[in-house]
Amino acid sequence: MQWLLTPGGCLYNSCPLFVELFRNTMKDSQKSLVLLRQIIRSTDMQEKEISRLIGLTLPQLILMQALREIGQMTPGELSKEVVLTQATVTSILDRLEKKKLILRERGSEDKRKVWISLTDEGIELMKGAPATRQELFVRHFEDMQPWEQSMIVASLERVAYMLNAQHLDAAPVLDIGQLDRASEDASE
Amino acid sequence: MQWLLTPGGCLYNSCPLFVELFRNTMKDSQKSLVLLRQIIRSTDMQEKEISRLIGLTLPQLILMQALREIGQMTPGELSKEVVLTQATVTSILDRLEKKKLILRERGSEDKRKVWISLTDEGIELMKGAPATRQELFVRHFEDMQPWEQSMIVASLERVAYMLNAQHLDAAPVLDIGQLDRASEDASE
DNA sequence: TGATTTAATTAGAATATCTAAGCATATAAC
DNA sequence: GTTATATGCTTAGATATTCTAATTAAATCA
Repeated sequence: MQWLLTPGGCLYNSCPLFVELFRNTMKDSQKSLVLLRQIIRSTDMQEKEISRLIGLTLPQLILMQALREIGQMTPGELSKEVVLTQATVTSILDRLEKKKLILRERGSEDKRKVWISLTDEGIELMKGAPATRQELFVRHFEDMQPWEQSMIVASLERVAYMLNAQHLDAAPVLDIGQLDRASEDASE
Repeated sequence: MQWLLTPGGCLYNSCPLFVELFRNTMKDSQKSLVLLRQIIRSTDMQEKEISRLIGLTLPQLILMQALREIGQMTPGELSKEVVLTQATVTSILDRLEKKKLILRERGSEDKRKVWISLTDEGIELMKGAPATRQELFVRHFEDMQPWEQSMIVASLERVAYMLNAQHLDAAPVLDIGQLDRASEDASE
């Protein structure tokens, strides 16, 4: 499979010729992939802007977000959540600890474990820009008709499921040789 | 705004209690945000796996993908496309050039510009896993009913629009041209 | 008890990422 | 035509990210 065109969000929105192409010649599956890229790119840009605003790097912000949203966690759980190795998480936590944004506490029950939580300072910091972003999204969202809201949730559920399903399907094919063969067919 | 809960994809799918919570007590806007996070996380994991398989780092893979999908570009265009500074792109390109995956050519018309393109070796490498992933998605997608496919495209368009709109001030700007200009400024 | 497993950290190295400064070319002003 | 300004890319220097492998400490198991 090949992309017909994969412009950034701006190009897609501003170029009438591309809009035409998009509407008429692309399959819905391809449209979905293009749109997903736009969505991810847009989110990425926003997160970078937020991290700049509150003076954290992007990985640091992501860890802070996870801690705020899920609550107290061990570095191991955190590393699974953000899809980084434990060693990487440890080094990012070191910097967040130095900034007094997180707290490390040895587990009392299982002394191998370390519980990470946000300090008051950390909670305060995270009250900043990110919430505003989400609020804006929510406001836009809630301006829509209920049927459209339901439609979007159903669609996102579908997409999320399909993306997860790819992990399942691909799992038995992690042998590189097989992957290569498959991609021979895949090209064009 | 606060998240009620933001579990990883697996937790959401496997924990009946959470499914219950999700269905009944969350607003659709919150559901959408949770689902978007799942989608982004899933995509991120997949990209990391792909980069590992073909022996590139994630930033390197992302540059290669952009070049494959859009074609010849200057470092400046590339940096806008992947939302990194030009200096960062230069340093990643250095490494890709050392691996003989990309080519640098001084512009003949405007000699300040440098045109980046994939070498044959680079094209060959990129025929690997990523296409397979997309194909899997497409296959799942095309198993659905046409009405459901259309619904998903419409929903993703909506979401993409709302995420872009966040770059604007609260002003309700429905003219797409203006939307674009504003989002250019927003990235600074 | 001794061996194995699990959780976190440390060590060491490559890469990524940014800002600021530098260099070469293009464009504009006069 | 020459000077000033702008543009496109690279370099320099600093910090942060990220990995694998080795280490330490605690729990588990046989």
